[in-house]
Amino acid sequence: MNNSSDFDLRNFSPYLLNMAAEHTSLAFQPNYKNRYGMLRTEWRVLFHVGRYGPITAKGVCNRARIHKTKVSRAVAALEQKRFLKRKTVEEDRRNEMLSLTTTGNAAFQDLTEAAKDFDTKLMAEFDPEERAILRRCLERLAGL
Amino acid sequence: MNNSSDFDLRNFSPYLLNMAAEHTSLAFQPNYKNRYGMLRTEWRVLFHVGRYGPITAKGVCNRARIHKTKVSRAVAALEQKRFLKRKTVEEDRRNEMLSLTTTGNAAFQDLTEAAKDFDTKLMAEFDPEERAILRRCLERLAGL
DNA sequence: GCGTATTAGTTGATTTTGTAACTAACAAGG
DNA sequence: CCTTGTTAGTTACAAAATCAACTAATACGC
Repeated sequence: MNNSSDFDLRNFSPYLLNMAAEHTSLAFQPNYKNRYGMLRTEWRVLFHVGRYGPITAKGVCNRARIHKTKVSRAVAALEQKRFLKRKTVEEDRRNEMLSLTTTGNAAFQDLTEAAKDFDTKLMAEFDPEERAILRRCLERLAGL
Repeated sequence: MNNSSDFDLRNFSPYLLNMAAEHTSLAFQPNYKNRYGMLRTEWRVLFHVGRYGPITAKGVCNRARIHKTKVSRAVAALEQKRFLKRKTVEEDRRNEMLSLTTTGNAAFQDLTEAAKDFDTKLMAEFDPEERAILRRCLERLAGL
């Protein structure tokens, strides 16, 4: 047993993952923040509604693993900015179907394109096997 | 050009990284939270002071890449909980050298041990080449 | 020396998140 | 129907993060 002087935080995955997540997220942030005035959660919700909608807020919660209060607020913000609209389901009035407006869809297409490009550039540093392994590991670590 | 219907957030590294970071960080959280009443930032500062101290708050900022206001508040909290002490540098009274108290050092040793174990278990799912690639990729993505 | 710029660190105001309690709508058993 | 339980979503309040302004100490140019 040693006195932990050989252990560095770079050996600690949660820390490394946080650094990598923070660094890459920050680099992408200008796309939704500067151009559409969105917060990270809003961009994520917009994406899910665009990609899988019409969908309920609960559906977004499950798919995106975001807490319902965060989704609720993001939906309200996106609605106010006219990116998204709701429609109560008449068969079960507790549910609200979320879908994008024309504006919202344009933003979604644009940001999705930006995200693709961003990821392609990020991953260009690694070769295909590395990319495959990285992704497999991350999905496993994320509990997916 | 397609209409982005093939793009999933699992193809988007910042998102995957965030999920993995959040999932693993949350799993480790009980160690410092339940047993020592620390916040994540506090644990990270404690670690840096224990591992690289005596060190200034600025030094912690640079090493850990945490903003100085967060470090300042974490240091104040750790000091109040008697995990850490400060000593003004007489040659330049703007600097304060941070070091751990006996209690702080015990917590540091304990948590470092827990972190090692935690990481070992996490990484046990992957084979050595995968681990090496994962780490290399993460360091690169983190901008280290 | 003296005014100006820098640097370390703190504090306060605003924003964002997290926790828990809440409302509204429905389901199911009696 | 009517109580009890459950689910979708919101809101209120507390905890935390962020940003900007601030203090105190030092350096630097003249």
